[in-house]
Amino acid sequence: MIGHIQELIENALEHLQAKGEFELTETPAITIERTRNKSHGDYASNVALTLAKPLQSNPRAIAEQIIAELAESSHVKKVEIAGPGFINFYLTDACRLQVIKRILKHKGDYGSSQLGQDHPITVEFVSANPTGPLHVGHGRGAAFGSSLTNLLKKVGYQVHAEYYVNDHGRQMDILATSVWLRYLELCGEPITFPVNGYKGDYIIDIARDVRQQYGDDFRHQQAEVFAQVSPDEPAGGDKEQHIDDLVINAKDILGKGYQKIFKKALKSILSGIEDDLESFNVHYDQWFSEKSLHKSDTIERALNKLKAGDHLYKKEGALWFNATHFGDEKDRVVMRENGLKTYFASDVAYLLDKFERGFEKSIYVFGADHHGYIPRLKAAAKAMGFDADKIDILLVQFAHLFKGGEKLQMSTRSGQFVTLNELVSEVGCDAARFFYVMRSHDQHLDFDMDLAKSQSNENPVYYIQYAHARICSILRKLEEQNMTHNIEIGHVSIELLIEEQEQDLIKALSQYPETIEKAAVNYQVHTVANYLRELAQLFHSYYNAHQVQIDNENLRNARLNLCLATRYVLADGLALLGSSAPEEMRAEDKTPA
RNA sequence: GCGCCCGUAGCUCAACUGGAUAGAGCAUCGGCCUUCUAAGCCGAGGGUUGCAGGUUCGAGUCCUGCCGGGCGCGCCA
Repeated sequence: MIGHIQELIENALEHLQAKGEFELTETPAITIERTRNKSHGDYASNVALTLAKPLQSNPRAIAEQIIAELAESSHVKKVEIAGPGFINFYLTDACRLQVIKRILKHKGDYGSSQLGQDHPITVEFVSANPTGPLHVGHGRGAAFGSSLTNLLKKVGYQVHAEYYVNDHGRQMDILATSVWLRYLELCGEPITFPVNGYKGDYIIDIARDVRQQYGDDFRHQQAEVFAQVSPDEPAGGDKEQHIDDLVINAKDILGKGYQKIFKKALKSILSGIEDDLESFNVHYDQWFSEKSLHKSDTIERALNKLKAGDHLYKKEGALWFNATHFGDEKDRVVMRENGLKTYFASDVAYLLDKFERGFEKSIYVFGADHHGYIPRLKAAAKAMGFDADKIDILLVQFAHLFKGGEKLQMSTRSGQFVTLNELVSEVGCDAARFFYVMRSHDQHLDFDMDLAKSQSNENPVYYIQYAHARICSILRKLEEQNMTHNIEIGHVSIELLIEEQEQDLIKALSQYPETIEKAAVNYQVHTVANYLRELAQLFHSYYNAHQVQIDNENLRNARLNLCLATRYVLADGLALLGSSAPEEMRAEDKTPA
């Protein structure tokens, strides 16, 4: 429709130019917008305002000239000048009403578009280190990334969702060593657990599994384990050095056994993460292993690419990337003095890999604490000769959990945190997914667990789901009233929908596709949540004002069509956000499981 | 100190990327269940958009400077 109005205006401008009434050196960009206010019609254009300057004329006068030249359109009922010079378009009723037919025809596909033209893009999100279970801090990235993926698919992109698994490097060694030390404790060795080890109970669980499978195979004397190890922090030493020494000993003493523990720990934690995300309704196309970058030659090739452009140099034994040359605030080490490649080197290789796979766009979803990564990743892209605009890095701000009015404090290392799984089992997947994305991702979020759990009108998720369930209930109970729903009768009677609430609802339904497109293109998932709440609100108002199950067959079927259309959109929107659309919400369900 | 993000009703947040009278939900107050689910609806009050300038037909939105909050600034991941 926007395109249609645009065309009308463009043609009018051409005529005016041809007549010599307008002297324009270039054709202006014509923007058509939905009006915010009903009294301003359905669509509005500010073209007269933007032309005021180049034409040296009064915007209202320009608007009048344009309107005089507008061609007749079967979709447009009325055109008006308003305010400082806006041109307001009023659509015909037939035009407004046809959206219902369209929705009933396309069902869940209504709102889909070919905007993305099947271009391949990748969205990477969560990518938490597999050193422990996901906690609520990861939840927002998961919910946002997953919903964004759904949205981009909906508008026609070929989206590849990826989780980058850091299955390589120091943190993983610390993890494996932590498991081994817990294992030794289970064997009865007197171990003083390192300050920097992973302390969560899940480590002990893994250690127990290791012991169950391998018995005492990996048992060694406490003295041997701690031989030559520098003191830990409580003993006046350096905690980093202490844990690194322990890792060295672990590898040394265990030999091949070390890999067995390592793999067991990784597998256990990773499958836990996969399960948690699965039950959070988050799905990936690929779990991308960092280790695979090392096994293949990708890291070498990435570094060679930087080297070929003369962007690497040696300093103090380390190999540096001159990121400052590409706008970063400092240069970055890619290979340490000890010969080990840094995490950043892997990042560059992963980036190279993404470019080589030909993605039109690579979207990263990072926690806000990683914002320092933006310049260095873009720098790496540029240095390797790629278009840095093809990577979009989105920052998701922190979510603060509130329970009983108190803010929950948590620290990762100590192992004291609320896991994502705990959150989901407490408030439910639907509420958790919705709450995480109902605010703009670049805003801090207060996550009120009591509210998310509450089955009341305060809870926006239930509010929307209830609207859906109410529609299902109407449709379900038709039979009890000896009534039927005939879609065709509804279609031909559609002009009977003249109530204000019906008009408002229809208008909102017609806005779904553009809402989805805007949300997808601008990466603004929360606007979908807002839209759904508005749509639900309009339906609830309608429901309270007018009866659907009525004897008048024509009007009843028209209203049923409207209800059904609303149902499809609510269900589809909720699905995009990762929440379900229950057909029933009974009071009996109120008691929490 | 430098860099990035954010400041909108008492609280939590919107505002279609510069448009018309800044909107919702909670909370507060007043109404609506012999009618399709009251997990609902209808109504009322509540604002110098942190402050001060600037850009233009027009600013919550863009630019500058302050004030306040969050995060980041390792040969860590």
